[in-house]
Amino acid sequence: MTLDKNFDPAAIEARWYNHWETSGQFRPDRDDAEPFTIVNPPPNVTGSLHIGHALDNTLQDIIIRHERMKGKDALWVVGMDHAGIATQMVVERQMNERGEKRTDYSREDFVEKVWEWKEESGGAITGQLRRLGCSMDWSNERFTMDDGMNEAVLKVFVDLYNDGLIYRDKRLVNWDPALKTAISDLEVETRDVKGGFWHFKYPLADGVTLDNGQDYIEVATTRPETMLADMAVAVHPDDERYKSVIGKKIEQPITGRRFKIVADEHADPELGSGAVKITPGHDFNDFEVGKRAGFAAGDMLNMFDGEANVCQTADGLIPDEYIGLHRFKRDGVDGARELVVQRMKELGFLIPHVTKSKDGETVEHDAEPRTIATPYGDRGGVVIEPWLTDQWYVDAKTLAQPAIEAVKSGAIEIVPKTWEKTYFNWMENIQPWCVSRQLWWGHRIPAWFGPSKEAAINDNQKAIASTLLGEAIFVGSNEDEIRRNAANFYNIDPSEVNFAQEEGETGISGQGNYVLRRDPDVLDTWFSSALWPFATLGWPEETKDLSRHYPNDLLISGFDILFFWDARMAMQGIQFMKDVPWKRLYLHGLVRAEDGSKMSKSKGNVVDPLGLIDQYGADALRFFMAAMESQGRDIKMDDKRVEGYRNFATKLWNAARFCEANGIGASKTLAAPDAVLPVNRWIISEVVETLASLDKALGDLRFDAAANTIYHFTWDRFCDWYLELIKPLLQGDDEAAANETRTVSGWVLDQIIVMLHPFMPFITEELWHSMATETGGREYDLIVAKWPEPKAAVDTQAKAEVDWLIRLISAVRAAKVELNIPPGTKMTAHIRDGDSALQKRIERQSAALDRVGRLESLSFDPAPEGATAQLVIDDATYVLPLAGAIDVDAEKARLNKALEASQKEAKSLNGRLSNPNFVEKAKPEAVEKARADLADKEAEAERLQAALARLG
RNA sequence: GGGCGUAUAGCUCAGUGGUAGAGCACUUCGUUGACAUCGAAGGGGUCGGGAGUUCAACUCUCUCUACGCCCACCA
Repeated sequence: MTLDKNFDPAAIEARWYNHWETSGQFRPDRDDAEPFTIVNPPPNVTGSLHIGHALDNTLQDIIIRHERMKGKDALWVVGMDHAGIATQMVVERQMNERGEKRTDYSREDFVEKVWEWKEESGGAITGQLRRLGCSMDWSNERFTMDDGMNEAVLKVFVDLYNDGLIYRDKRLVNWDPALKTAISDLEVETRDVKGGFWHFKYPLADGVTLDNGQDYIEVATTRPETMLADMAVAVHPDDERYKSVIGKKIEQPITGRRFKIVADEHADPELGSGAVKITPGHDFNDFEVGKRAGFAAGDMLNMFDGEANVCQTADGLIPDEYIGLHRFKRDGVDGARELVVQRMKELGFLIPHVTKSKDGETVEHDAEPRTIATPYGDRGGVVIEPWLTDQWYVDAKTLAQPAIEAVKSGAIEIVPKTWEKTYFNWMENIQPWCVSRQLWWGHRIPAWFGPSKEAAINDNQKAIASTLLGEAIFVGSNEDEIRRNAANFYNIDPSEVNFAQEEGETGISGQGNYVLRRDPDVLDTWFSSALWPFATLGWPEETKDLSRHYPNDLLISGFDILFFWDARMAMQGIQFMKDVPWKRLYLHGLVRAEDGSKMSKSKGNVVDPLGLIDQYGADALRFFMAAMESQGRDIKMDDKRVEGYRNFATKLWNAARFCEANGIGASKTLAAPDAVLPVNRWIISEVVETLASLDKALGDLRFDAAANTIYHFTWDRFCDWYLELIKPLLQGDDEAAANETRTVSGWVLDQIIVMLHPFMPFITEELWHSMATETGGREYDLIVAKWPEPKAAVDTQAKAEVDWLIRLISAVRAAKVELNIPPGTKMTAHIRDGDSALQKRIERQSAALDRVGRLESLSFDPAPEGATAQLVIDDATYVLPLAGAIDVDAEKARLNKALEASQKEAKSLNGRLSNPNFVEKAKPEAVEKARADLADKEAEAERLQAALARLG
């Protein structure tokens, strides 16, 4: 095969990917090998590849390819997340565009539609992951709602329930009135919003007054509309202003509701008037105050429906004009907030906020302007309403304890370590996890309730079952009564009650003759993805994969899902597997836009990774991600840099072309070939060192260091020096030298291709197969090739020689530029102070010195009279006679510059060494090194001075 | 209010207790058959300010300033 002149990524990427996948090489059979496991964070089923996925998956692929090449049974589990809210929203939005809505469909039909959508577009991202080159185990692709996951979710729910770790509770939840579902604390984001702070008079009832005679208490609020459900006013127990009225009553002006003034330390005397109105049904603080004041959750007044429109409270005291109003102004229409303020003002209970205008006149405002930290639903985008509902909660506090311990003990290593604090802080302050969602798309909760949910909780008229019992089940034996109850309580058509159910199947006994109806709610998406590290391996079955691949070795995720996903995996994994889900947790940052801002669709600054792949190739994008991934830092997008790595790929391509053209083929051995020539021994040493630092970097999860290591070896060492230095050997008369060089260079190129493969899988696989072999082809593909094992030591002698060679050639080139000598000019050199070892070096390297250094002869004879350039390298001075007119001043300046540099360093070293404190207290090695360096620098300066003297 | 992070060359970023590096950009030179998606040689930084520890600090400690992120019930 002859390599094309130009490297075209698009031409090879799809071909190799298909080949790898169809030949099953993403997970070769290696039952005897040591397992290595990563699970991929399942992307949302409706998602498409964004730049963050490109980072996340590139890092994982680098690790998994590396481990696979090291011979391990490397498994990278892949799958999709059903993404409850997100996916349901997508389908609903599509329906809205067609003028339909979800409720036009039955639940079954709607879910069917979501499945259709999932089938249609759900796989988009998997195709995109393939374009990125990700070597996942597609043969076992999973979905958080496939049969196996469903079974796992069911078991987890039931087991947690039986252990008392899942329970049902009535308390305030974060209610999203747009999506009409409860959401967890994590799904709430606080935004600073401009709002108002209204001050009101709350009149004291029954003729009571404060000690100062005032007949009202001033309260202030940012949410005036909730006063329709106020149930108390709280003051601090020690607040002298109010002590006398504690226990007395307020009569709320609008509702006429009479309620108590209670003492509670929540009220801060320093803030405002020191008195605060209490709405236990619509504020998290007030809920707690209300509980302390003796209100049962069930008695707390609720004034909103699920869409945050005002509804009548249980006591019926909200005036009719408010019923049905939205909580606040929406689409230009005033809501309950505006009306409450207006009425309070009309009634004389609003205390205006007074400011002074520029002319010194006083101006009255209804409210004091304020910035308010307002909770928003991260999906629905509307203000969250704390709402009193029955929901399922996971006792996260109990589950968190061993997960905290696992990190403390080192069973889980978090990389970078700085994230530990964040993890601990969250875990130690964890709140009950609300896992029920009022959605249709997701894992239906396996609970069946009796005639009233309240009764179900109190009287145990509920079933929690791990078998799917259907929508409604009966309890009892009187069929007619059961049918009647079904109709009365649930509006269930009596004919729909399924009497085929076996006695006792529900796990409850009873003669109540009632119907249990299945909980309509579904589970939080993260409830199922928390099981990913073991459920994808077959749990609850005791599979071979499960025993071999759990715990996973590593999890790579963005820090943005540390709480959502990683922490929950830690909790569930330890709870159900009695072991950590993964040994290491690597957290990477965000990929930001070029200006450092967060990418978002609304800002229109998202970068499409597929566009970058089209432009520069997947290998270049991957290498960019790796090279930029330093621990604990976000990555700023930089197209120029991606371009640079495309250039790197081209560079490698051309190096391979050079090899091909010079009869250099694939390596014949895994171990480094034997070599006599210093340049070959040197490059083998460079491979040994590169491999060591590459392995170290990958082991430490330093992707940037790993990428830079292989980059610089390939470009600087191999291309810029080695290939140049061997050109004369390949084309020279010494057949043995040429053969050795061909063998070594073929071996080195192979090592590069292998070491680079995890980063740039496509071009390396292509080159792997392009290099000539004796048998006409490779025995195996690069993806399963063996990671290098040079079995060679670093050859210090060869390193010293080539190092000298490089310095000499570089010095000649630099001198030419400074003295305005055309770079191609052939020079001769006369050596002063050279010894026989140097003479031998020069003999060995004469071809390279001639061809690469343009030094056609080096002699130990004195230089002829006339202008010269002089180079001081190590112990010798190289005197280069200059033909024709030469600018002596330029050469003097050049030498002086070098001299100054030497002297400066010598002076600094001398200063240090003449400080007795340094000599006495510093480490002996440091003193030793300083002495040696000083001697070198002084000798160098002397030679430079001598050279200057010779110039006259 | 807590917690974390970041401030190093024009830009984007590495970095180590012993007087600083990469990529891009910039300057000069270069069409010798791998590569102009290139080569050669360069210029450019008092490593955010201040204090301390140390023989020695860009690197450790404290503090200040600026920016960013996360968590938190301030009515």
